[in-house]
Amino acid sequence: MARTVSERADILPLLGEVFREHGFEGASLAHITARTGLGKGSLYHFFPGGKEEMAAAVLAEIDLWFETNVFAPLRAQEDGAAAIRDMLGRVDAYFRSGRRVCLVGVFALSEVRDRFCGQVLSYFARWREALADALRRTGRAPDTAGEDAEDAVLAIQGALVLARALDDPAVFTRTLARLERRLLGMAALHAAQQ
Amino acid sequence: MARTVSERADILPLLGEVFREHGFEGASLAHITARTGLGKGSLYHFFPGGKEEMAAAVLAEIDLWFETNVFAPLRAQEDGAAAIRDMLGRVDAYFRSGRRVCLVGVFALSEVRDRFCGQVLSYFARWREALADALRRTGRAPDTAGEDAEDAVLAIQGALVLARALDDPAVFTRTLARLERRLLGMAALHAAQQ
DNA sequence: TCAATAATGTACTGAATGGTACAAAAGAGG
DNA sequence: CCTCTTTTGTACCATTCAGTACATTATTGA
Repeated sequence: MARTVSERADILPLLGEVFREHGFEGASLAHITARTGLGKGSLYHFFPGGKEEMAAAVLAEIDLWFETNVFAPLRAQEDGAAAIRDMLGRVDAYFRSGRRVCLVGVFALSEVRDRFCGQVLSYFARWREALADALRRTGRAPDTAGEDAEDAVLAIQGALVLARALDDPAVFTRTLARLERRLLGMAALHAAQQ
Repeated sequence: MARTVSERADILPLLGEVFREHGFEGASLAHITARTGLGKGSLYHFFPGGKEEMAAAVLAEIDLWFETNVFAPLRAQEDGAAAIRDMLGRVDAYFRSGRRVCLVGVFALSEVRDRFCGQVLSYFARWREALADALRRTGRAPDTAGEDAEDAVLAIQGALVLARALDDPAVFTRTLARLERRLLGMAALHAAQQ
């Protein structure tokens, strides 16, 4: 009585959705088995540490995705402005234009933050620093780049909160557009549009 | 066997803290009785509807506080710039300079949002509109006031997320200062400082 | 002083929780 | 076809969950 098809990596995205929707405490084993279609046997086979290990694995996967697709390009791409524009595009895609919530942000707000302290802190700190790097490459003054980066990262998180609260994903889209103007300036924006 | 001292209103702030820290799902009756010092008897005497009624009452209290101390002054105060400065001050005090989290924001992110849909939506919508009103009174173009207000409200929420994620309340303080500059302009800021 | 009422703690309920044990089943390799 | 390992479902565990019942205690007001 087994399908033997599932890979641990295959179910991580599903687990992510459950944690996103219900939070850590609200994500019961019942929810998880329902969403993944896997029984407890399989679940505890892949994640002997239970819910905690599942959440940690999901966080690690998210971390890897952002490191690869967002942070690293932000640091490496020569053209800072292009790097930032790419970031905004990938962020828009990842968060489904405001219809999807940030799991790291959700965890940060509740008391489970302390359980995944390092991962939560590092995610946002690296995002901020990578963006500040790119910002400096656009010629921005080094002492303002840090605060501007922080402002952008926090605006993305806030936009996700507000978009969901108002049930209006356009809040998120508007915010990304505003961020592009604010980070790259009107001139750069116009240059990019033509 | 009763102290008969407690008023329903007295325990709302305590309930609020429990929901803030653990979220709706994570706020177990055990946590609640521990924090409030009240047994289940008293709790269900005050809130026959259980956890759901407790959360609704807390939301109503928060709503009233913000309506009285933030939204109404924002709408009524003649001097728009002064109104906005007052708002930032009260928000800083309410969120303990970034050490406290926004319960409405926490609820908005999880799936309990749908249960308190109206209260969550109205809270943010009224905040945005009241701030846009005040912004227009400072002479800002009516068509940009709405988006600027939205940007400010969402920055506050994002700053709370980031402050807690990075365990650095200064993120919140910095954001409020930036907001004051952004909303009132450098000139108005300098005028206010002398 | 003495009911009537409001407030409270305790003991309890059935259901759901996270987690374990284990045997059945499937796949891989020969 | 046969064995060995990996997966998987099911039955089960102790614990905790939200919520109820109720007796006991304060308070109130006459």
